[in-house]
This record gives sequence, structure tokens and C-alpha cells, in this order.
Amino acid sequence: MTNEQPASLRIEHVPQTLRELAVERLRAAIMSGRFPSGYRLVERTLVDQLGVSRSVIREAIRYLEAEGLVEIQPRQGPIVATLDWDKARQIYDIRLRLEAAAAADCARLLDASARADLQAALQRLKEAFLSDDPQVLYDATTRFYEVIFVTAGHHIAWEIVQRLNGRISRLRALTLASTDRHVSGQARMQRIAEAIFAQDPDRASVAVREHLTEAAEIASKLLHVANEGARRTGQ
Amino acid sequence: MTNEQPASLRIEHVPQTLRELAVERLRAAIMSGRFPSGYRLVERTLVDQLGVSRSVIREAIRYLEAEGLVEIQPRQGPIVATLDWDKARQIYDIRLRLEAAAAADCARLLDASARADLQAALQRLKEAFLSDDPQVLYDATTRFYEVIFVTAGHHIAWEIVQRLNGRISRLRALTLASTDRHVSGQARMQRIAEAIFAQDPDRASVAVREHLTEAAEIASKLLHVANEGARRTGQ
DNA sequence: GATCGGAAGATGGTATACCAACATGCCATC
DNA sequence: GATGGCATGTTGGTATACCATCTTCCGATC
Repeated sequence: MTNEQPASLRIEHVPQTLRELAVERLRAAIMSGRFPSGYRLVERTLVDQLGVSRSVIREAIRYLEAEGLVEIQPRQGPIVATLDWDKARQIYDIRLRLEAAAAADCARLLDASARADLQAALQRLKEAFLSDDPQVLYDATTRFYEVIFVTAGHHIAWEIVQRLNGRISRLRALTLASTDRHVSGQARMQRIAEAIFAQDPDRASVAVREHLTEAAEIASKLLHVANEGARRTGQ
Repeated sequence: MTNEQPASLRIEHVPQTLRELAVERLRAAIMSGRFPSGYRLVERTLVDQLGVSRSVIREAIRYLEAEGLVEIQPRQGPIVATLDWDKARQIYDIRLRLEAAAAADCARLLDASARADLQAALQRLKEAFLSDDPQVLYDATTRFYEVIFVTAGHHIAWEIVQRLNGRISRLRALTLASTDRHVSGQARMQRIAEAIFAQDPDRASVAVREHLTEAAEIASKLLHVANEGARRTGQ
């Protein structure tokens, strides 16, 4: 006799290791801007701050390094990855292609259950637009896209997009907070959802494309303004 | 007086760490099929095999985990990531979109220097098709695409594609070795290069699309055949 | 003889100490 | 004031110890 159990009875023991927790904390600290771009991640300092051993910190940094959130400077150790407009442009371009593809396939594959999920995510997004908390808007946006990608069956693309989003998190926060975006962003999201509900892949794809093109333009302006500011104050 | 020297005198100290070496060795072992899919990567065994300490092995595994080449099974340790057709299909789809975009932008941005690089890569590819060594063909193909991505300025997309290629390396090796591919693959590569040389983005994009669609179809057949075989012998 | 339970080994996870190499900045010396 | 050298800090690398969990197996118990 084996120990096999029906899946429903299976004990879902999630052994969240210290390493995983450390990765999440560090990623959150970087994405929230607490560790700014270029910030040096000194291992023994992080040991004190997170209260875990060096092994854990080092392994977590290796993971974030592969994610692209952290860069290793030879003989200097890890720093928070820097972002210039050229990199950001590339990332927006990749996102555009992957998200447009996901929206199209999502529109094709939409069933009743997915329709309900998307409806819920859209509702939550609308409420988030009224909220003051940028984190709420950020989370609701993420959830909205997650439904689209998962419905489309594009799980790997979703992983990639999430990873890319981590690298432009500061920019994303800025664009989400941008005032024009509050009005036009909501309208564009609505259009994406409508096209998907109408099961019109082409229209969904185009809507995503317009949405992201606009986001990239806003990001470009914001990044250049930020760089100008840094140049003035820095030098 | 500063210590700056002319670049030519600069000591190019590449501080290849043990960890980086370990990552390369492990990746090569996985991609070559020496560590097959699902193979358990037992830390203390790897310590003996690579002759480095456990810390190095563990950090290397973290990196490969983030790359998607290694999966961690809770309380069982790392195994070589498995690949089913659904994942492979997604990967081919992402590659298709990123490579089509790169080929189009490459065609737009082609200058004399890039033209020479591409010509050289194509020449090497043609020679590789005559070679018996699959590794030579694999490397030449990689180089061909690298020129396209770099010329297009799609560095981040190239990173992503390389990483994805790592995850389907066995499949890629199979498709590259496939006999029909020897004839049609060469012709399709030629068509991609011609479209780029003609600076015709749309044609380049379509050529890549056809090429990868065919590759995915071959991969699908091979994977299903392999699975059938495994099912017959395994059960 | 079947089943339960515990011992032993294997493995992953964590913590800590130590050393070498290298960069940086300060300070004494000239 | 410039130079050289030293102290310090940081990283990379290694070894080792300890613990928790899982597997396996063996024996005791029913």
C-alpha cells in the first residue's frame, strides 16, 4: 500500500525557507525604492538588517542577480541594478509584445470562469483608481494582468513580465501615479477588458499596444526629467 | 597624477569566480543532457564532482534556479527542470515574438559594420550545416541570432531568449539534428538573412516566424515521440 | 505474519569562523 | 606636498557544526 492520497486531501505544506523570505524582502525593498538604484548591498549589513545568516543572504543575492534586479560589480559586491532609458525602452517593448499576445489569446480562450475572474479584477482595479494608496493600484494592476496571462495559458511569459516589471518598478510606480494616467489609464484598461469580453483578439491586442505605448512615453518623460534633476543636483 | 593607463595596457583581470565556473559547468552538463531532465542534483555529490565547497554549489544552484534550468522540490532538493509540451510551446511562442521583432529592427538598423557581422555569421552557419558536429551547428546558430539581436539593440530580449533556449536545449539539439531541417533550415536561415540584407523589416519578421513555426512543429513531433517511447518503456 | 514505531542514515537548511585577495582611505615619512 | 605603506572594510571562498526532515529498514508488538 502506498501513501498516495487524493489531491484534495493532500497537506499543502509550504516550507517557506528563510532564503525565499529573504528574496522577497530584498525584492520588496528594491522595488519600493528603499534600496535605490546603485545602492550597495553589503552582505554583512544585510545579515544584521534581516537577522539571517550570510549563507542565506548570499544565496538570495544570487537569485536576484539572475533575476536582473541586482548586479555584481567585480570585487565590489552586489548593487541594485541601474536603469537607463535604453534598457527601459527595451523592457517596455518586450512587455508590449508579450502582453499583446497574452491579451489576444486570452480573448480567444475566454470561458465563463475566466470571464468572472477578469470582471472581478477589473472591478478591483476601478476601486483602486479611487484609492490614495499607490500600492493598492499597483497590486490591482498586477492582478488584472495576471488573469489575462493565466487565462491565455502564457505562464512563462507572465513570469518573464513579472521579472521585467521588477526591473522597472520605480518607473511603473511613477507612471501609475502620474495624473493624466489616472484618467486615461483607467479608460485604456477598460478598453482592454471590453475587447477581451467581446472575444476580439485583434482589438484586445491593439488596446494593450496603445496602453503600453502611452505608458512608455510617460516613463520616458519621467525618466528624462529625473535624470535632468539628478544631473543638476549631482554635478 | 592618476593611475589611469591607456586601454591597451590595462590588465584585463577577469575574476572568474568559482561560482561562475560552477554555474557554467552545471549549465553545460544540463544542456548537454549529461544531467537529464528530472535528475537529482545532490549537493554533496556535486561537491565531490566539481571539487568545490558546498557554498559554491548552493549559490550556483540558486542562480540556475532563477534561470529556470533547475527546480527545487521542497525537502528533496534541486532537480533538473522538466519540460512538457505545454511549456515548450509557450517558449517557442515567446521566442517567435522576440526574434521576429529583433529581425525587423535589425533590418531597420542595419549598417555596414552589422552587415559584415551578419555576413560572417551566415557564412559560418553555412559551413556548420556541412559539419558533423552538432555543437558547431548549435554555436553557429546562436551566433547568427546574437548578431541579429545585438544589431537590433535588443540586448535584454537576447538575454531572455538565451535563457529560454537553455530550457529547451535538448529539444533544440533534436530539431537542429533533424534531417529535413538540414535542408529547409538552411534555406530559411538564408531567407531571414536576405530579408535583413534587403532592409525589409516585414519580410524578415515573416521569415523568422515561418522558421520558428516549423521548428516548433518538429519539436512537437519529437517531444511526443519521445514521450511515447518513455511511456512504453517506463510503464 | 502484518503493523506500528523507532533507530540510523541521507539530505537540505542554517549558522559561524576563518583565510586570502583586493580596494580604499588615512597617516607617517620623506 | 607627494609618496609609500598600513589599517580597515568588503568580498570570495572554504570548512565545519548543528538541526530538522525525510527515507529506509529493522525489530518489537499485536
